[in-house]
Amino acid sequence: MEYDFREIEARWQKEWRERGTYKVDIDPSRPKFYVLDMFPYPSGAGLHVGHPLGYIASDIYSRYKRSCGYNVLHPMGYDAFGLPAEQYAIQTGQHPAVTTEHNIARYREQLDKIGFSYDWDREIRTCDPKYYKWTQWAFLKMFAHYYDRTLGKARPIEELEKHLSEHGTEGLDAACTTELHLTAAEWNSMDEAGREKVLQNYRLAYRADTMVNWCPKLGTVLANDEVRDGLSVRGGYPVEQKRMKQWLLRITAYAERLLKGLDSLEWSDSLKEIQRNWIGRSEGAQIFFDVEMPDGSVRKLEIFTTRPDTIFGVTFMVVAPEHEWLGDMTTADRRAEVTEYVENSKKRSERERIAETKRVSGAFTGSYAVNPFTGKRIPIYVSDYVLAGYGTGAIMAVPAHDSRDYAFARHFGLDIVPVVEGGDISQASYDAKQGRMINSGMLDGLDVKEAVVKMFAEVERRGIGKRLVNYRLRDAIFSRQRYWGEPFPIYYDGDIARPLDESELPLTLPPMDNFGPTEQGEPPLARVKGWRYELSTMPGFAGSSAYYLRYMDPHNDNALVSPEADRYWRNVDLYVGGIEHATGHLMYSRFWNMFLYDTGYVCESEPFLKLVNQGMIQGRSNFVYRVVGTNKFVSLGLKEGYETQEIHVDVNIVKNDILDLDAFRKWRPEFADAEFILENGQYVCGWAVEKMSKSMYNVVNPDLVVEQYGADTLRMYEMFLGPIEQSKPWDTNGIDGVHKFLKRFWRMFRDRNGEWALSEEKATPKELKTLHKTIRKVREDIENFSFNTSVAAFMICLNELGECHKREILEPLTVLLSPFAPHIAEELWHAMGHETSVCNARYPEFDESHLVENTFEYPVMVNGKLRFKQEYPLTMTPQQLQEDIVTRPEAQKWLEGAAPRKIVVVPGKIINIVK
RNA sequence: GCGGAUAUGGUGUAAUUGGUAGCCACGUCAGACUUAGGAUCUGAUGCCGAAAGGCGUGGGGGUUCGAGUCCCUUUAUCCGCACCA
Repeated sequence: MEYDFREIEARWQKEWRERGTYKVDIDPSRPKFYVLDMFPYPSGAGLHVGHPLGYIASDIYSRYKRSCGYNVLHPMGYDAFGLPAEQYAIQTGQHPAVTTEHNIARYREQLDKIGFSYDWDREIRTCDPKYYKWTQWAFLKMFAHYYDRTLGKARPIEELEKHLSEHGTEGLDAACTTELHLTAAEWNSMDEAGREKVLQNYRLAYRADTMVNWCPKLGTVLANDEVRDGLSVRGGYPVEQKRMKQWLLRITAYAERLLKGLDSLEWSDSLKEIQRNWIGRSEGAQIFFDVEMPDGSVRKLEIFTTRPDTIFGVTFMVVAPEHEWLGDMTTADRRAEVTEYVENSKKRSERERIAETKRVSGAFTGSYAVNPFTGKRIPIYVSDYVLAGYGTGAIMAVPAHDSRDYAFARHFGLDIVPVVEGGDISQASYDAKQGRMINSGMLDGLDVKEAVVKMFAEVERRGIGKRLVNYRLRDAIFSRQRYWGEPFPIYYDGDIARPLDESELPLTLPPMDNFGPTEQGEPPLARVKGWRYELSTMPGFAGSSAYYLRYMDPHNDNALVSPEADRYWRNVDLYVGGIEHATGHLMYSRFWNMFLYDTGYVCESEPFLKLVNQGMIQGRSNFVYRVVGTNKFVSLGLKEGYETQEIHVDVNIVKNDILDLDAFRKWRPEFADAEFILENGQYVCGWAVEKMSKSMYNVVNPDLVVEQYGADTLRMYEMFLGPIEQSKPWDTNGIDGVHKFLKRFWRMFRDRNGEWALSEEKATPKELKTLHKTIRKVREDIENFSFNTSVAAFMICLNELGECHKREILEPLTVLLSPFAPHIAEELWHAMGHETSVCNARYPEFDESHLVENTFEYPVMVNGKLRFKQEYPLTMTPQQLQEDIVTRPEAQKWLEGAAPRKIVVVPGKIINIVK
């Protein structure tokens, strides 16, 4: 009987579903293991060939862990809210709920064909009210908490109110938008609106008027991670800066913990580095400079610097165009120029601003500050090279030691005073943090490191500032002016935002059929009659921030996750997904989880212990070459003789770069009467690695591969392709090799006539050695996530076994293979007489005793070059080996009579004779 | 500019972590069995060379008895951040 993968796979997929083979429950008698995939956004294009790569890897690992005795939680669901469905709805009028439902059905069908071991009873969808009830719930909890920096954790907002009523802001160290100074009396005399305004300054989910990334084309604001190079990540539309009232999450409160927590995680160094950079911690000082205001008063202008040592070199100051005091600091004679400058910089898009970073621009405000150390009056400028969002939006400029300040000073003819030896300030600034201090009074003669320390102390002693840590991380903008997302459980009482009560959740998304913004530019929810709640909805990352917790207890209506389920499943042991979520989802999820940890709803502070980033799958395009002006196509190797035009050809009608000529003629009408110039009777196509997209005709649908080769072949081939973390083009050129392997494995259970032919004969030591070598290698490789080499190990195993039909070998081998090729393994497992699923079989252990060697064939090198081999017992000591090897005639030959200078022996590895 | 990664045959890749570079496949070539094969099996296949042998892991240098692996330097490609004070 032939290996009929279509029949086998369909039958077992049905059986698994009917028997509930992959259903899991809490089982305190077994250790848990949680394997999670990043759930997909169900797009209209269907599952592409890159998705399964990570899913297959995690499925192999899940099945392996399960076979090792773990109770494995391995769920799947859909990240179903989001922009594309809504954009599609605006274009076609189809309701996002309908298209999403349809796309999910398609995804499920595709996933099922690959034979994953998901427990589908735990499926979740972020757009399901039963699910997003808990997204809204978490938002309300964040709204009702603030962050106590002294305790380093979130606390109920009532405790803040109590503190304010008793002590004002005295002794309060809480994460906030701006530092407030209030007395208890002031707080107590405030009305509700006033108090709420104060509380919004502290709440972890808060509403504020801030500069946001506004994308006019999408009609919504975007978070920083959703913008790249001044364009929206989704769609690639221009993004501008705009001041708007928005909901935000105070993720910055957790900056330090998000940074520190990375150390305990088993993530790749590059991913940790991306998160570290995104958080962007820098140590420095906050220093106040006295400013002589045009109205005669003196104000203290706060700046942040990482180079307090260079303060003697400060010759001017710069504030951002958005700086609060800019208007007050501008003198009458300068007002026109400053106003024009601010207007111009506002008009420039983010993109232009990035493109013009080298161009120096700015304007003098007319005001002066005083350098607290030199006592000199220094001018204050405005320039957009200073960012409103970082630090205080104002800097002390040290042109001699900062290249941007240097360019600015050169442009405006300002003083440049060197304070660190080592550079030539007539040419460029000297930015390096090393050298001896000069022109710096009490710091003279110190080196930079010592000067920094001394200056911190001096600044604090004089009471003009203090040490401060600054972060690049910004609070996450949490509202989107869109329809297809979670509604905020918030209504307004005048300007006061009021939360719904928990018992009123979920606040369901009202049905509607027009998803564009209103004529007044309000979000689509403004069209809904009687909608008295917040008009914007939550962003995509809201629903994905705690989904891994919901899988633990997906049907619970009383809690996000019950304490029992939380304490059993704890957190994700292995998370597999793309690196593109480094600064988005993976950041928000950690924050969200830390908050739930602080508030006691979950028992682990980090959600994802080990994380593996599968590489992206690129497209591998194929080309044909049309002779210009004809309908003749010339094969790749012969095209040099012709003037040709390169045309993309559908990769699905090309195999191993050989074009299927008939399929090509049928592909498009204009090629129906195409002629070919062949080489060796074949048409060879050119190829290139490009982005996988419809327009390049290089999209490969996993369904087609399954149809042609079977799911087991697809699974093994995707693993065989190369290391899982590596990005690579999708290329089916080698898939035959893997398919052949499975056919060979199948035939080992059959005789020449295709009849069942398993033998009970004892295995030879050689066969046992091959088996146990393979077991050891495969186990090791799975643990290391090195699946490409484990597939190779299986192939080597069959090569070594040759013709072998022994149960003693094939039975453990079947179990060993089952995580990779579950269908064929299940079929053979049952054929061997087992009743229960192969995934419940104990994973084979290797037995060292079969692997022991008595002798070793030493490669003998002379001066590092292999000259001959010599077999010795492994029990021989290096001393004995050294003495014996020189007596060998081969050694004598290479030594040419001379005595060796030295002999290096590495037992079990090598003998090297130095002449 | 800063940070991270990668570079090995015609192709995808492997290398016990400093010990015979190229495992396992694809492709190619030769052969066997076949009415036939896009089936199956066997063998060869880094480069130069008739052979002996030599040369080979992006380039250059170093450490070592011995380097794909460690150090220095340089080039190319990819990714992240970027006027972050």
